[in-house]
This record gives sequence, structure tokens and C-alpha cells, in this order.
Amino acid sequence: MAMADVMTDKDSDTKHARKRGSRRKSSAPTIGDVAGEARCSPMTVSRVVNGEGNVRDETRQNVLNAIAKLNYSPNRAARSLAGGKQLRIALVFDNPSASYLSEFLMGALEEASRKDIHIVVESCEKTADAIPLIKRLSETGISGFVLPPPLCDDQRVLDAVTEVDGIAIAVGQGKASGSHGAVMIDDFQAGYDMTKHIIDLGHKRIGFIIGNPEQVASGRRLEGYRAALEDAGLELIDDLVVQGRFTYRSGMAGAEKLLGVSPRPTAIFASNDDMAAATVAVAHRLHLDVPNDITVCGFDDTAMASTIWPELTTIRQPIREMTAWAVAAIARITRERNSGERREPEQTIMPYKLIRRESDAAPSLAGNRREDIVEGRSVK
Amino acid sequence: MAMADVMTDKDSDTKHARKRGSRRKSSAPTIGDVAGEARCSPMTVSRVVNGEGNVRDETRQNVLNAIAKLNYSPNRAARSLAGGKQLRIALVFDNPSASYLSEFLMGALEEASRKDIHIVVESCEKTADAIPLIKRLSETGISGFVLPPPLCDDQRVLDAVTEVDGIAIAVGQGKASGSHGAVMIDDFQAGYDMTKHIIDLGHKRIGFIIGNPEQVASGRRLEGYRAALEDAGLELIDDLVVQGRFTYRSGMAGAEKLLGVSPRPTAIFASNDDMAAATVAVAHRLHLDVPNDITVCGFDDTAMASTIWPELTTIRQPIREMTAWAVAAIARITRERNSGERREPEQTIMPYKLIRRESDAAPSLAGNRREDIVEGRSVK
DNA sequence: CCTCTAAATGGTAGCGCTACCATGATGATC
DNA sequence: GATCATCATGGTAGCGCTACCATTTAGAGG
Repeated sequence: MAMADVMTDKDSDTKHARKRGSRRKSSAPTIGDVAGEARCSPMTVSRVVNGEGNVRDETRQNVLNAIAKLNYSPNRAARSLAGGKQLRIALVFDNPSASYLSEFLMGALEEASRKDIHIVVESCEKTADAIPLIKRLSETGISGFVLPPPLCDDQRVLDAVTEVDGIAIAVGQGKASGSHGAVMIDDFQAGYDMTKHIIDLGHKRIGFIIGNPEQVASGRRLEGYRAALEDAGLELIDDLVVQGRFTYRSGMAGAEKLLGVSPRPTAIFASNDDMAAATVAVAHRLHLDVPNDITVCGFDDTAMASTIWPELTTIRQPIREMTAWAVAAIARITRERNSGERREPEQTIMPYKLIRRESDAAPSLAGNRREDIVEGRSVK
Repeated sequence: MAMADVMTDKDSDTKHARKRGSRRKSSAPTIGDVAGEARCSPMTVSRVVNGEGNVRDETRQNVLNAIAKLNYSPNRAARSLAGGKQLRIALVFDNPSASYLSEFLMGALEEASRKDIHIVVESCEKTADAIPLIKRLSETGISGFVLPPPLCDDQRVLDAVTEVDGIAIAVGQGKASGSHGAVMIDDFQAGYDMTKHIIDLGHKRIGFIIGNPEQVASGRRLEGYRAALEDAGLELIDDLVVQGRFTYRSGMAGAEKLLGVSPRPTAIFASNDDMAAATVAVAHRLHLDVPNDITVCGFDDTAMASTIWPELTTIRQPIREMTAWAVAAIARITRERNSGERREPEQTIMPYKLIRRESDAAPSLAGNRREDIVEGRSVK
């Protein structure tokens, strides 16, 4: 039989020479080439490559050597064709906030590359435009949708995905919901931690600029701020909480208002970096030194945070990992659906980090006379 | 024969019913389904789909109708498998400037999606790291490299690509070179136009902040500035030209120096938006109003330009289109190489736009608040 | 009418891989 | 030692599409 033939001959290199008239364009090695080199069948190679069990260690090693020798890498197209897969996932967004976006894309792309998934990127002007867009995409065979805020804050968008029987994963949305998967950080806790960090520095009058009221995360961050103040036994002063909309412009307005309050707050926590940057600008215009006269903290760790001077103390969301998770989740759910399962959409919460840079400091003793510092409790 | 059979029956729907035991997972229509519906062979459908000639109008229409009816869309994996293609292109960069990056990714992704090309994104810390990275990528079957600055300003990186017989396309590099393809804007002319725009507003003392000296584009923009001054018969004052490094911090230092010169310049043209933003911040700190006390212009039209207040008048590079062109160029060159051709690498110059926002005005006059777009000169 | 060319279409054989089943070895169990 | 499970491996048949060639048809020219 063929086996004996292969096992005994020594010219395995020529054995698997390409048939003439082959249509092959590139000379990249195929699974067959590796099989020839390793003196086994393509199937065994496939098993090794895909990490399946039931292969003798010796055989596996042979195959691995052959792969290394030929510098083989599997053909993705053939893989997905044969595997009958060919996942296509859409990234839809209406928020062209560039710094966020590139992280977002990178995370998705990496994961897609690893899993051989096709990513389609689509942007739309208004949130409302997303609904027909999702329908159209669904018709071109896209089954999964990764949705960053503010798109994922709109229930109609989520519903549109459900309607076309697609899979939606919300990235960075503030709240969980049963209708779709979600990956996010704990905005409440992050808001709490940052506020506590500021309190621990010795601040007592801490201003807060709220984000866009339409995004759920805004509210959560505010709640975290409030809870931290309360836990520290600090008074919650209404004048020190102003509404913003996540834009630089709204941050300026907010900062102007806050810095006009008397006595002035010694720290301002803005719900995102753009507004924090605006706060720094306003402070500078008033000849306040950041951080010596006033501490300014942001949220998101976008490019802005480390571009301006002083660089901002902020909260870093692992956007990249979050998006990668979203893509992987869609892949998994699709696989499950194909095999009949149909379970509740999952949600996951990722860790964030408080990045301490140069925009925070203890309140200056020179300016305001302070009472003794009261340590706030740490809440887990 | 089979033909007569197909041509006469009316139950073409059931005719092509799937064989039992098929491994097909998805129920997406295949080219065979379309052929059955249109009563022709899969080949003819393929011809129509791929826009080849030699198909009767009537037949084509039939096929088109069938495609529409079944909502057919070709399977990419099968396509590239059969076509023997499977282009893989790497985007390599060491400049994590986020706003630039996301545009960059979008352009590449769009084109890749259209042409069914696989994009691999890789970043590296230092420019030197790019060289082994390119070698490694080349070994995994990547033949094309899209390189933004500052990577493409380093000849060693370009050489590394040549060494592995890959195709390099520099995006946004300031100068042309014979060893690789390139797509860029005319930095000289853009620098000239912006300077002229400022001169036309009535300014005579115009400061300039140079970019990173290692990037070719920096020098070109400076030359444009000089040429415009000269053409306008304005004196070139050495004190009004300071060195920067494209960073916010360097922009602050530059702006402080420029605004310390007496008499003060009435306008500052920074070689990129980050430095222009820093200039605005410094001006504000000195209680100078932008643009009424001083005009500030940037370059690149990154997110920063339209985030801060006042929004910056700047030069917009069509990054997205440039990257898309780069990807398309690699695809074309690869095709040519496969068919034996081997021609000189191409270069192309794209049009830029002068985006007028709120940061410029005539010296000491009430500011205008317009967003005019002045078309840049387009070459070829 | 009959060749001859070109246009229009069909048939076939893969592209490189994996799902599925068949087969041969190897022990373990009674 | 026969029976059966289990592991290790091979064979085969596609996945959906296109390259290539064969075939048919329509028109041109003699």
C-alpha cells in the first residue's frame, strides 16, 4: 500500500512534485508539501496545525520540523472554504472620535487576523442612519455587529440588529442589557476610584463635569464621583457639578463655570479627556498652574491625554482588548448558533487602569487654608 | 444532453437542490444556485459577476436578475482560492499618532475589503525594530508594505523591504525616491499656500515652527514658507523661525520663543496641528486672543485641529485616499509581477485642501468665522 | 453552400484545506 | 486467545469559485 511506499523511499522531496499544468501561482508550500516532508498524510499535518489530539509525539515533532523547514503557513482562503465558515463582522460607528477609533480598529483587526474573520468597517453620520445600514449589511451576509458608543446606547439600533437576527456586541457601553452582548469597564467604579484618588491627595472641593447625558456611561461616572465623596464624608456641592457633552467646547464652558465658583474648587474631574484638556486650557488662561493651583483629571486615556501639557491623569479603558473580545464573542456565538445552541448573550467587564501623569497634585497650601485631611474609606 | 434538459424544464428551483450529505453550513446562495435560476452555466454567471466580456446582453440580464432575486454575493474565500491570489499587505508604523492612524487604517481597510485583500497591522516601538519585523512578515507570505512617516523616511527600512523582494509604498513622505512607490501631497506647495493665505490676510511678521528634522516633509513645508515670503517681498526674519519636533511640548517651547520676540509676530504657522494647538495654548496663557491678537495655523487636519477651540485653520491631507491608493498600488504591482512585468515603482501626488476655520484673521481686526475650503493644487 | 473566424457558452479540473469515515495498530478485558 | 474499545493514521469527497479548453452558434467571405 501507499504507506510502505512513503515510509521506505528517501526521495520524498520529489515524490510530491507538482503536477504539470497545475494552476498554482505562488510557490508557497501547501499542506501536501509538509506531509511529503514529514512522511505522513495531509490529514495528520492538519491535525498538528490545528492542535487536535490523537497524534503521536514523534509524528507531531516530524510535522513541526517539516513546517519549520518549509516555512509553511496555512492558506486562509482554503481553510475557511473547507471549514465552511467565513465569518463577516461589521464595525459600525457614528462617532468619529479618532483616538478612540484607531484603538478600536486595531483590536478588531488583530483578532480578525488571528481568527481569519473578515471585518467590514462602516461609519454613518447620524445614529438614525445606522438602522438601514445594519439591514443592508445583514443582507450582504454579515451576522455580527460591534457597536461602540454612542451607537450602542440607542435601543433602536440594538433592536435593528435583533430584527435581522444578527449578533450585537456593545463595546464600552455603561449598562448591561439582556438583548445583546456587551463588554465594558465598570464606569461607576472607575469614577469612584478617580474621585477617591483626588480625595486622597487632600482635595475637598472637587468639581465634576458630566458627559453627554445620552450616553449611559456618563451617568455611571457621575454616580461613582458622588459615592466617593459621600464615602469620604465630603459634602456634595451642587455648584461643583456641571453638565458637559464630552466635547472640548462643552468642557471649556463647564470649566469656566466651575472656576468661577467661589471658593474655587482645587480639583476638577472631567468625564473624558477632551473636556479635561479644555479645563486645562481654561485654567491656564486664568493663570492657574496645573497641577499646583488646580488638579485636572480626565477619563479614557485618548491620545489627547498624553499629547497636551501637562499630560493628564486619566482612566485607561482597554479598548483594544475590549474590541478583540467583541469580535471573538461574535465568532463564538455564531459557532454555537450553527450547532443549534442559542444561549443568553454574554457580558463581560474588563479591568481599567488609573494612569497617573502630571496633572494632579495635592492642593497647594499657599492658596487656601485647609482643614485637616480626612482619609476616605476605600470601597472594593 | 444536459443542456436541453435545463433549457426546457420549468422547475429550475428544485433542479439544483443540494445533494444530501453536503457539508455546507450556511444557506447562502452559490454561483450554482444563480446559474440554475438564470438557466445557464456557473461559468456564465462568473463572467457576469466579474464583468468580463463575451456575454450576450440578454443572458447578462438574466443572470443579474437571478443574482438580485437570490441576493447572491460571491464567496470570497472560494474566489481567492480558485483565483490563486490571496494578497496580504502589511501596514507597519511606529508613530502611534492616533488621529493619523485611524484615517490610515480606514483607507486601507476600505480598499482591502473591496478587493478582498488581507490587511495585517503591525506596530513597533522604534524605527529600528521595523527591519526584523519586515523580514518576519515577509516570511509569513506578505509581499506588500504600506509605510507612513516616519518609517518611510528611513532608507534602511525601505532597503529592508527591497531585500526581501517586497513592495513598499510610502504614504505621506516628503520626497520621491526611485526605490519604492510613494503617494504624497506636495508639502512644499502646501506650505507655500498656507503662508500665502496668511500673507493675504495682511500679516507681515509670520512665525514658523519647523517639524521633526528627521522627516523630509518638515523641510519641504519650511521651504514653502520661505518661498511664499520671498515671493511676497517680505523679509525673512531668522528669529521668527524656530525648530520643533512635531510634538505638543516642542510646540509650546517654540511658541514661547516666538511670542517672546519683539515686536511680536502677528501670525504663527506651525508645521502640524499638535504644535499649533500648543501655540494656541501658550497664546491664551499670555492673554492673547486667537485669532484677533494672533493668527495660528496648523497642518494635517488631525482630530486635534477641530477639537480644540478655536478650531484650527490647517491643511488637510487626504490620508484615507492616499492609503487606499497605496493598497491598490501594491495589488496592481503584485499582479504585474506575477505576469512577469517589472516596472519602475510609481509615485503619485494627491491634492490637499486648505481648511479655513476660526484660528486666523487679519491682524488686529475682528475675526471672521468661516470655514472656507480652498482647493489645493492637484498634480497628475 | 461550405469553409473560416469569432463570439457565446459549457465542461472539467483543480485551488488548499478540513469533515467524515474507514482502516490498522495497540492494548485491555474477560 | 477472541472481543472490544481506543488511539493513530489514511482516504475521499467536497467547500465555491475560476482557469483553461472544448464546444456550439452566428456571421463573413468565397
